[in-house]
Amino acid sequence: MTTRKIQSAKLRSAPFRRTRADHQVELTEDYVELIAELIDERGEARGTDIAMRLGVANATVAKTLKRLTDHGLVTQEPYRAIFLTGDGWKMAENGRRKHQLVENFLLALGVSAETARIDSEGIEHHVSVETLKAMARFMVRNPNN
Amino acid sequence: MTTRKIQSAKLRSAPFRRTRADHQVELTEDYVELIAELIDERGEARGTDIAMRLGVANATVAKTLKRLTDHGLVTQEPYRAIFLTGDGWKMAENGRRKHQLVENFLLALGVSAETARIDSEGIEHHVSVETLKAMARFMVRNPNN
DNA sequence: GAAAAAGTTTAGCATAGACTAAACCTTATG
DNA sequence: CATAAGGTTTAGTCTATGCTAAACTTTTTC
Repeated sequence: MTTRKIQSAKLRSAPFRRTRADHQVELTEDYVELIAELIDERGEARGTDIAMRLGVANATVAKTLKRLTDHGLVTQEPYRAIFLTGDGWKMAENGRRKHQLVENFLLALGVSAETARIDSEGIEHHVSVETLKAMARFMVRNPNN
Repeated sequence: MTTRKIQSAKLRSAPFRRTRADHQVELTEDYVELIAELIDERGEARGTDIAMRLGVANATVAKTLKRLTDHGLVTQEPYRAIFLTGDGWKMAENGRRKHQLVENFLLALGVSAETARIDSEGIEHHVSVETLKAMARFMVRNPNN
């Protein structure tokens, strides 16, 4: 009885724990995606560009990049541009694929481009593979919109 | 030229700033929603129940509740149950409505109940009114599934 | 009704993410 | 090529969210 109650609570707490763990990962994904984008767009990623795009102070970016470097996603030399490691590229590509899919799905749903852009940024990190597949199916069935 | 670049960066940073602002609000919404649920289910909300459901330590809940009290969403007396203020109820109802809509939408999309439950918890906080409306329209068009 | 169990609070600590200010390199300009 | 401008890093601070351990209050049980 007590055991069942505890287990039930544990099961019900799963989505929340998932949400909290996501937060740890979210910013990291945003950073590597953005770095990948900057490298593609202009050949290199600099701290200032990241700070501007994220709407955040330079110092914040520097601190976060140090963490990403510790976690093996990024490499940097002092006062030089920032690069992604193999793992960093993997995460970035994965994120970009998900992001694109969610954004296109929202457009197919009939949402404005502006809203699709903003909402997909937030939703991207909370969508399971199963839901991504369902979104892809929907787009196959509704190629117009 | 410089101005245009800065403005463009500001525009592009909007989704990220939105995501960060959401984070501040997310946990708060989760708490008030859960408190509302507990009150409905069993007449009162206690710290331990919240801690179990969220998968978090008692002390963490106590600390967060103090913040929610400071922010005028919750009232509590030492060693007594927790109540929502008018603002707290408003936020909880709003959250529950959004949550329900997103979960039902995912089900209508063809996602499993388990995944719909988990993903809706994460997505709920990142969906704009426009997207919610689009989801509602979709469900009207696809009442089956 | 006293002792044990359960629940709640407080204290102290850690990490992540944000900031400003100041120091420090690099690049651009005159 | 010296200096000014701009980009980067470091130092120090703040808030939010977590934790454990210990103190304290309430409830339950015998």
